[in-house]
Amino acid sequence: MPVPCCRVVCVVNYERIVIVMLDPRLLRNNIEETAAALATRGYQLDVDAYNALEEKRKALQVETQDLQNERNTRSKAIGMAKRSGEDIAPLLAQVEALGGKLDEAKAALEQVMLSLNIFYQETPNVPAPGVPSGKDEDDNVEVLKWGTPPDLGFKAKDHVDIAQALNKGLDFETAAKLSGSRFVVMNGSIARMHRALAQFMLDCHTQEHGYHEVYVPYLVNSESLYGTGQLPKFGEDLFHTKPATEEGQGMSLIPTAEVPLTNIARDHIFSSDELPVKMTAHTPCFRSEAGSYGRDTRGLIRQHQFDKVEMVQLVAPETSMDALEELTGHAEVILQKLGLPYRKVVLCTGDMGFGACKTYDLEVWLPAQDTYREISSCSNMGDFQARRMQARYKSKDMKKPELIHTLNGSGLAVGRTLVAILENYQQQDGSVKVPEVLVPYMNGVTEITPA
RNA sequence: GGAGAGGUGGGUGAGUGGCUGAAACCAGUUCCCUGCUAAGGAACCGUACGUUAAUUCGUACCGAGGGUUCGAAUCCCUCCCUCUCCGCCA
Repeated sequence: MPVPCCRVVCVVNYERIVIVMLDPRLLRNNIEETAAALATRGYQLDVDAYNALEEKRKALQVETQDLQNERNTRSKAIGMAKRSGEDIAPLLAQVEALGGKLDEAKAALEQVMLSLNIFYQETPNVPAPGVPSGKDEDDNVEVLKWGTPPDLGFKAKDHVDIAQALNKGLDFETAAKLSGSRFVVMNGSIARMHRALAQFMLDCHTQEHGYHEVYVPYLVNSESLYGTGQLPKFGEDLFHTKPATEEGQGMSLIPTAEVPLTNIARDHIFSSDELPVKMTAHTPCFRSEAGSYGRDTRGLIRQHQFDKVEMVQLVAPETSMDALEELTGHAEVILQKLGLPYRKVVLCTGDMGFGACKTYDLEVWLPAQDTYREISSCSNMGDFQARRMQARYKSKDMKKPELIHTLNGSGLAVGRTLVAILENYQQQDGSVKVPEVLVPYMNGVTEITPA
């Protein structure tokens, strides 16, 4: 695995050499408990190996710092002697061997730090208490169901067929010509509804839920991807641009607006009265879908490029679990306003994302698939991302800055919302009703019909 | 793309080899004084890691990396970024 140029810099900066993900103190002081917690999500932490490395690290760091201290002291003495006109030759002779010893110690320390780094790089976040233990999505726990799947009274068509009949509203063939599989060209009223959905969601979050609207870059640098946890482990899920230079790291297309939005907090210390920060943005998302060959090949469900309205919150640690409930609720409101039946599940330990400590998925009812499909995922990342980003806050009565907590959630995935509307609002004659809240965004159109 | 300038603490901005983790000013915090306000005075005021009874001590950090040196914010090399002017362009 390539070492990230942005973080691993040189031996002298011990603290920057480690890409910290978990609180190092969790591993140093509570490693048994941490290992047990991680085991519930299927991650085996090699406790003995870690402890051995950590011990080495400590010894070497102390040794290195002692040597540096000696060098500094002696160099200072030389300066003073020189100033007062004394002969400094004997003093120089004394420090002769010091440099070599220091270099050795530094090199050894660097090696240990790099090994230690692997532990941090590959260790996922610790699940929050109360998150159900489980292996995969089958062990997720349903929290609630909202709405009732519509009784269409005829055999449901899927969104591909519906849109095809609506003046080629979704044109996958042309998209394949332009780009390849997993892309779409939208036409006419369908394209319009797609745009309307994003506008509606943004308006709702900004006007009713108190989010600050943000426009962000769609290409980001590798630091940002490390910050939110896509790198170093999940680089193959992303589209990368070519490096500008052989050594340089090219920019990457964002897989979600979570990356630019959350990284706004990177290397920043908020004052406590600035929190919580609530941001929303509508962006395209680009995903390589490596490893999902053959899955959801039909239709709009799994695309290399899709639009999403994202919500991100930056909050004080003690409020993050409440914030997760709130944020998930904001996503639910969109589904409710659109009249789309959904269910809410809490992900089990084994199904959660790498950086999350608790996640709710919202799954919308899709008549053609006769099942619920994910349309939003809302996660509390705890301090996991904040630690990597060095995103902190400080109040007047706090001695030191502390890490903030970060949360993100889709509110919602626009393409999948379009799918859900097409399928849930389809009528026997092939037309599709426009959900009431969307009508103003569709220039008053209440129904999409074949021309 | 061409030509220049520059990157120092929350901000402005000194600092060209040693006693500079860094002047000064502004902002901020605490206190004093003046019956409010305004003005004035004093102190404090970076982050990380290690260490400690301790805000005790140590180390590192002046865009990033490397080099020279006993010693680098300061000298050398490479890279990144920002700004200005010209050209081009949505």
